[in-house]
Amino acid sequence: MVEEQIIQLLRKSQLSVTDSRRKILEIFIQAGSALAHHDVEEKTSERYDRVTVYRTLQTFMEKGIIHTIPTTDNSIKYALCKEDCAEGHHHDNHIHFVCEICGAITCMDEIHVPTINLPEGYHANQINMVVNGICKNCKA
Amino acid sequence: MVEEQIIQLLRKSQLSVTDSRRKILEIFIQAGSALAHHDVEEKTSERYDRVTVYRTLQTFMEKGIIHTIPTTDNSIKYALCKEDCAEGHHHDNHIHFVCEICGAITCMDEIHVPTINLPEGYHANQINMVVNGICKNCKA
DNA sequence: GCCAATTTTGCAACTTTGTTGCAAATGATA
DNA sequence: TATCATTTGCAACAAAGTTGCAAAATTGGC
Repeated sequence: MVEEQIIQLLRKSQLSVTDSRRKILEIFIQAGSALAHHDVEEKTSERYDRVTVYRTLQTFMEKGIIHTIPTTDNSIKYALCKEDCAEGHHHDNHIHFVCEICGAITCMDEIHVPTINLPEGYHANQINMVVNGICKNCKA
Repeated sequence: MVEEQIIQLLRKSQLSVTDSRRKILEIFIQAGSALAHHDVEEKTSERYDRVTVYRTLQTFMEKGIIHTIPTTDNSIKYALCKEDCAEGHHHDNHIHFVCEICGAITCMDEIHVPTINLPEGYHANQINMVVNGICKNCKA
């Protein structure tokens, strides 16, 4: 059951289980794709304060439950991390796909980011790859 | 002479040559790396209004003079486009390098983005690749 | 160089987005 | 269930970005 998984995840991250945290995690799981702060706020505004949403997303970031995705329009999008995302250190070296039609952002875990040869003297720590295009559902 | 180049570029983009546009282009040329709106504002605040900077950057975007770079901290960075950037359609398929120490963002034109195989049904239009690490100048 | 038409700028006012401090409410633990 | 620590909501604020409109600057023809 989903509700149980959510509680497990919060416990594992050493976070107390509160209504807002449960609800926000649920929203991410149901959404399936990445969400902006605004999206989360919209879906919870009747219940939780704006500030609570900000703080909850921040906490989830710190605990490695969600990560941000750099998009070309530079709006901050958050997505659930995978199993092996540890606190502080993310394994989100996968490709993010942004659909130009429906706007959905998908994490393509199956495709890993190719290695590249940087010029002399440069050292890479993290590589982000964002692909814009048309997704499976929107293809006519 | 740089001043001449700037005027040429504005003319080519069918923009009237105004003080603020000249000055802002000059700032980008001198900077060499990508700049946030804030950076531009700082360097011009004595002369030009905040709103003018916003509108100028917007105009430059539309005309393909500058493009945005998706960064991991999701702050909007603007950088000069290369020769072959046409109005509306950017050829900025190069790698952007963000130095974690000095913060400078460099466009690595010499390295082109590798092609990747997307899952069935997905179609890529634009690929953005942002590499975070340590740059030549900051390497101890 | 000057004049009229158009474009651009600055100002003011506003909306949206994000932050901080503090008291009240909630959750964890014994 | 009582206590302590954490989390929440509120208020107030700071920063980022937008819009309408009148004044100023730019362009192109004369």
